[in-house]
Amino acid sequence: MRKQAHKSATIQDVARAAHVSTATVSRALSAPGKVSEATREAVMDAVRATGYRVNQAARNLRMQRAGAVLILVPNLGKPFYSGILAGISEGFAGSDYAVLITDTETDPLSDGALAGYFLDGRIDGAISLDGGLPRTALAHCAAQGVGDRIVFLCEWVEGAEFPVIAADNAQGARLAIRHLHDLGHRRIAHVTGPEGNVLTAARRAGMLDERARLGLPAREEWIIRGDFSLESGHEAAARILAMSERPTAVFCSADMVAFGLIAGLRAGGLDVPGDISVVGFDDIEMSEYYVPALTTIRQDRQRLGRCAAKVLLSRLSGGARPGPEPPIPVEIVLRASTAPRR
Amino acid sequence: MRKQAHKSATIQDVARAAHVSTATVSRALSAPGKVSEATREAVMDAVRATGYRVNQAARNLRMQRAGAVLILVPNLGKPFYSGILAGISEGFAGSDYAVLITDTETDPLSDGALAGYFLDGRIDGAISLDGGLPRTALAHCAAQGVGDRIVFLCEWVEGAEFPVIAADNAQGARLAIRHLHDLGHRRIAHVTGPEGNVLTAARRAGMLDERARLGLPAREEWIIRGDFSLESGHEAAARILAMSERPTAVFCSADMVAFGLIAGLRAGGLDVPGDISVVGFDDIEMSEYYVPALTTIRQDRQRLGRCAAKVLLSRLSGGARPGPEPPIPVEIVLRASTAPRR
DNA sequence: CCGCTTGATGCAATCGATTACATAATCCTC
DNA sequence: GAGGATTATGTAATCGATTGCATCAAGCGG
Repeated sequence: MRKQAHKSATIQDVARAAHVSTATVSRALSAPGKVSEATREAVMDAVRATGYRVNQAARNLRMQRAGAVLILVPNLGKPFYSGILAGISEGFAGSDYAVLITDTETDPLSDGALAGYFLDGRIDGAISLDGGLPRTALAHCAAQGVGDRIVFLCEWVEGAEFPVIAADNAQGARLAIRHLHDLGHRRIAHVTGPEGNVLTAARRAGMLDERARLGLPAREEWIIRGDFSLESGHEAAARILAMSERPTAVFCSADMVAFGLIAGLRAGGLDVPGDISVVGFDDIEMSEYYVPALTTIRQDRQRLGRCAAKVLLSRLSGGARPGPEPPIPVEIVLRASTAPRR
Repeated sequence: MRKQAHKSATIQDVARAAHVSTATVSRALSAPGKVSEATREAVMDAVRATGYRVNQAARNLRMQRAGAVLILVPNLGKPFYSGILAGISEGFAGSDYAVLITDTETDPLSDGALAGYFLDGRIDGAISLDGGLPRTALAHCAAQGVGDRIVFLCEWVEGAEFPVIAADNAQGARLAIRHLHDLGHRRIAHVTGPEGNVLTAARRAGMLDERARLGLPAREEWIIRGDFSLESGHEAAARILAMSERPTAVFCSADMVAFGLIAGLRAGGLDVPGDISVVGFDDIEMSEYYVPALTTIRQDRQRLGRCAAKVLLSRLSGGARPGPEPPIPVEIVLRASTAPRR
């Protein structure tokens, strides 16, 4: 008895076994209401007996769909994305869409590539976590008439007309500032994200907004340009250490920035939170185990992912096109990196 | 001129435009040698004129393939995997396989699920980064005759007969111990990975091997059980702090463990590397920016990924089945977490 | 000039599903 | 009990590509 590639059962085999036509088998499986009780059972028995599973390639061809969606992730390595992806895959579980993931940093899409995926019949829709997609790539998609099968998640491209699912970034920033203010801090610095990024803008705006509302002092040098990376946090620490009028608290645009910052401040002889309080943004897994455990703004990443999946699915099924999605609420998680001002 | 879903050109359209049959078009595209120069050009012109792109669903149906491979990742959130995935996707670039990624932690495969993907015609092959796949799932695949289309990467399932691409873990451990020995350390501890994991076994074996070879002292309590996590490193620190005869250096089974360990040792009043040297394993991005920057064993993750892709592709194309893949070499990266023994 | 090889192309079957349309059987209603 | 509605099922076309086989023309040796 040699091992060999099992040629799996087709709908024909089932039809033969159940003594019905393939049409009936198809109906029994996808529209059980349309066949009689008796045949349905006969078909189901035959399905079990043959071990039949519908061939997706055939089904997709006939139904003129690809049966897949593409997720565009700027950098798979960032731990931030894992929860999002989990949420997305949860959102698509049960649907018969396969989830393809691509890293737009390690292999950037050429201009027509995204539209090409649609055209090749490889994907039915896409979710982009990358707000830096070339406008030309999006224009190609629009030109092919698939513009309504793309949604943005977390980030987005300014001025483009795609639906966006995102956390309430500005509110997160406000919560951070308010918390620091409550602890008695007045001189608060902010390490931003990369210039041109929509999240950078939203978080900075929320920060400036709340700072003004609370009547806190503002100094130009307290807004430090970063790029969401560990490294930029580390550099920011050096800048802060060199300031004549140091802030007593720092709100970072990402947890990774906060880690780099804390490491840098410590190396420079400052204690966190003793000398300086630090707040992050995202609440990635590591934040809880960092020393000191990081006070940060949590976005419900799983929910963001699920929500994006839901929106895309409804668009793919041609369902109603509801208005813009409301932002996903954020919350502040209090841990050990913030303390009352001494 | 309303925007509308472009019904894209089919091979029929091209055939019509080039005044040839569809068979000729197909041949002109996939076996250019089989058509005359003149027709080939006519076809190419027609392709350009119509904007034709081959429909993958149709092609896959006819060719009895899925056109996709599945990557099983234990936990997408671990930064370690990003470079691997980049390498994999690089390895498949140019082939016409789509790369599906799934997280076996956030949505574990039920027993028949993996085999089911094959059976449904969803995938042609799989790369597993998860050494903890249920044996039953693999057995199902073998029973379906698709056992030879699965390769393991980094981790593997002991006793199973699938090809494995992995770094030279034992050698990495040896390098770590040798380095510490060169610095004058004699009392060297090791924080292991989770019990039952193949990487744990390989790294521990290399460590024990080299320690014996160098004639270093061995104490039972210097082998500390961990699980590759920050947390377990932190716990290991507590154990070390409580020892009557403390090691002067620690080799950790993963960088994350080293971070947790260093944080814990510091909190306990020990300086790294002043009082104790620490070596990690993996060289994740963060290691370079940690304070102190971590001395660690680097695996070429990109290369591991590319290599796995190559091996799977060759198996899918029915190519020669070469012997077992040699381990991918590792190297030690010297940074600031190790210093000569005082 | 015949017969055979070689090269280029077309015809039509095929992959495995879905579904419009046709048909047959059953049930109601007046 | 005839006609119409309803339900259950089968027939066959269809999705868009690939490819075995047939066909036809040109080339060539003897």
